[in-house]
Amino acid sequence: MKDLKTITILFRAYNSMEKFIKEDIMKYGLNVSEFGVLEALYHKKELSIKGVIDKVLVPNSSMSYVIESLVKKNYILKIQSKIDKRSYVLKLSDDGRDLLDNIFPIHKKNIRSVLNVLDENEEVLLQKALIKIGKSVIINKKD
Amino acid sequence: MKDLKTITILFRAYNSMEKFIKEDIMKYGLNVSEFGVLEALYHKKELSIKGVIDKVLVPNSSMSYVIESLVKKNYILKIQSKIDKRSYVLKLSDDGRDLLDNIFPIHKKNIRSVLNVLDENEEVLLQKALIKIGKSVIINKKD
DNA sequence: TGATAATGTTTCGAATTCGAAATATAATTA
DNA sequence: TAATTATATTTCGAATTCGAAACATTATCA
Repeated sequence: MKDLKTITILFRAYNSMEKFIKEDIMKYGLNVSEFGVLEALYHKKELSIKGVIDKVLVPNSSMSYVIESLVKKNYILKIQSKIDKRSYVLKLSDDGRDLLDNIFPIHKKNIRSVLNVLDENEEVLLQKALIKIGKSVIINKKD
Repeated sequence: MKDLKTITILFRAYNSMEKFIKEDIMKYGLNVSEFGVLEALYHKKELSIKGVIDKVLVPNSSMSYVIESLVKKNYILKIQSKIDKRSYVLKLSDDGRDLLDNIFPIHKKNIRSVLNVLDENEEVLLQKALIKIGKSVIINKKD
């Protein structure tokens, strides 16, 4: 193939998916970045800020802002690490956990209902192709 | 499949691709939105603002800003339509066309070199899956 | 140990993005 | 044709995002 159609299609799919998720999440007064952080902590018990940055796709300067906002909303706790005083441990507060217990199953169901247009095999192939592209980006970077 | 891994992978692939493109484009003092508009005009001769909005994935309020910036940089011309005075016709200026004549082939080559980790068949399947997802979002919206 | 480099995080100012309301014009309809 | 509705675009203020520099602490190394 010679053209860039794949990129256009990738961008469109991403964008409509993102908008879909955004609308789902906005109802709870969260934006996508905030939800990403909560979701990461929901699955991981606790993470340092760096740990979250590595999971969620947000640069560190933005992450400070997002975390501050989640602390203000009382969905997460931010505790200075005793081992490494540069570092902070993040975890869900009780409110945060309650929220996610409510939101997450619905959120998951909504997204699955979109993804279920693909049969098992198509979804696996999609994943593989996207992972390949991700890796290819790294290889092709800086030349 | 029951989990959301596909979404995670989609988001990661999109993000690394976007970052890759951004770095490529930043060298020319453009951001991704601006480049998207230029690219659309490069292929289409001319478009109304609404026409561009439908091509590029940017809401109208942001588009005004992007277009204003491209006019300032003297890469596009914005001319009020004589048929419909609400509307404006956008087209590349000579500078804009020169720029894209320079940038676009390299840009295209860079992206193709990433995509070329996929063989023809994989790329076609990827496109089909992503298009399916895009359509599925529309179907599953608002329920 | 003291100096230097590396790591984790925040601050800053600027750029970008957004949704909602406003504006201007055109199309429709009564 | 006047009134109403629809369409194209901009304006506004606020939220978000960013990169670069600063800061604090820890690790390394001479």
